[in-house]
Amino acid sequence: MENSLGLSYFPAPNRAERKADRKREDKIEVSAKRERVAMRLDTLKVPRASELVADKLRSLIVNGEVHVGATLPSEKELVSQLGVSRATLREALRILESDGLIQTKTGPKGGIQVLRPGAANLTRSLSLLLQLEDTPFTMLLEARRLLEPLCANLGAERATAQELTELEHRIQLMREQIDDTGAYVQQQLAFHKGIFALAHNDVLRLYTTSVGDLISARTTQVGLPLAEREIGVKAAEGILTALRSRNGSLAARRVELHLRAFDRMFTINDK
Amino acid sequence: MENSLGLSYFPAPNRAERKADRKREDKIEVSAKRERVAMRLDTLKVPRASELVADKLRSLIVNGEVHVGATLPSEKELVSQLGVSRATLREALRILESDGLIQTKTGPKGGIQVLRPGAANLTRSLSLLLQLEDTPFTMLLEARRLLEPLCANLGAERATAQELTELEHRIQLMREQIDDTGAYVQQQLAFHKGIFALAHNDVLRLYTTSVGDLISARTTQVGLPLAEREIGVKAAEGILTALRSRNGSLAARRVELHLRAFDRMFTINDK
DNA sequence: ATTGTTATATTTGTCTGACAAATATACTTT
DNA sequence: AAAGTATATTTGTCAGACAAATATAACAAT
Repeated sequence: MENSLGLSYFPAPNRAERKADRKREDKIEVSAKRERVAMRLDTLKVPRASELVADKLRSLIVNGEVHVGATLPSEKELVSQLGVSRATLREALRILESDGLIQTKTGPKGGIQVLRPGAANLTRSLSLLLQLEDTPFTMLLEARRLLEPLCANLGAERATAQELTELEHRIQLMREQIDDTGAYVQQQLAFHKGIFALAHNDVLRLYTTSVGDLISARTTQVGLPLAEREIGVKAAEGILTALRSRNGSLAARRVELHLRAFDRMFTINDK
Repeated sequence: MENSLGLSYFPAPNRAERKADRKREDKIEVSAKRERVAMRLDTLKVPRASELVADKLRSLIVNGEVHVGATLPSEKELVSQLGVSRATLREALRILESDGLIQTKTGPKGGIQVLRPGAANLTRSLSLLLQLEDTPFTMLLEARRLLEPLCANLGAERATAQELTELEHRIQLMREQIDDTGAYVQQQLAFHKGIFALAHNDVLRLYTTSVGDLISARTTQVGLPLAEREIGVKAAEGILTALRSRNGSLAARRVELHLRAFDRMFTINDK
């Protein structure tokens, strides 16, 4: 497994070498200045070694050359193969960790594990942006009211029999755990995610999942009265019925009605 | 500006101190094992110093204690204020950079600048996820066909007069630069982004912007025939007219028709 | 036979000090 | 006035060291 990553011949350029092109270009500009040539060249940024390393490792992962679940060579080996210092490598690892691509553990059998990033990263990015812009929570609710009916509408055509039985199973679980608020909320979220997936569109699924997660995080704080939970189960049943009869517009309408009722809980307390 | 960041009293705990709780808990579990108590305690992760530093600085930014455009203290100062090594601090900085929150420059008047992250980060996350799952490009197109009409529909009600005149201005620019493919594509994207904003919903705007950017990146590669560009201008005019008459469903329909025609260019060549 | 103890090796986490590279500013030279 | 020079400041990179976490094995104890 020594050179299996194909990293051995990585040129390990120092900053001077990497910026050689820039310097040459500067010289040219200087000598040409006597003629005042008007030239428009956009500022080029010199990449850091840590970025290059991160890019290299990232491309290994996304191109499938190292599969999810595998453990990368130890930092020691990577350092010797890449020809960079450990500090630089570790900065690159923090970037990949931010991407949700890796995870590190100490000790033997530890090391750098390759992960399959899920919607969590997308959720984090979205959450950060919304926090920074002081986006009111009602916008998240509105977004869900707009997106989830879309999923249901398309899902009525596209849902497989298996997906429908899974939805039914989740409703059953909601019923069983209706007395445990925490467990119920979790099951309800799972049911919603089931709907998100029906459209068979990854982009839509990822988006709605992010929105759903953020709303759910707030929901567990607020709490959910028993009456609301009972209504929730009934609503879920109605939605499933509409999906089973392949009636997309009906399913969409029921989803929207359900969400609209659900959202009232927040809008009462919220500003 | 010495202690203005409120970082001075950061405890700078070493790993042993940070993990004290964990060790204590372990002991408890061990002594309880004689009774084989079934207990479910989720694995607690020990945060790294770099993560704590990143969290601290991030919260300073999102809470508005340091405003966008400001320059953080130099690494040297931060190191002394936070009580961590430079290596640790720099790992934290790479995380914040991944979040799109900061940017660094060398030299005097350089340093760590606070940025306002835009949709770019969201786009990066989405792009990474889609690449990893080998999501076909057609799903991106479909997602846009679903989301953009939504924006137009809501936008017909919510658009301000100023937004509508801006849209008109962008159509004018499209007309003027119809011979320059690159410039035209850029203007068209700007027009679309104008529509995304009409719904006055940040979540929807960020989502559609990400999808639009990813599609646009591909479009510039493929190229756009002149005939298509002329049709594009006409379509944009029709959409604006519908928006002006506050006819949401008409605007949505026109957007969808436009996109459907546009998407055919890809689906012919694509598998 | 299970449990506890100790030793050991491996891997990541952190710190320190040093030098190189980029760059704004002041100063000098032409 | 323009170009070159010196200098100071800040980030970028490297090397080496030690600490902490942890899997494994060997051994002792009950």
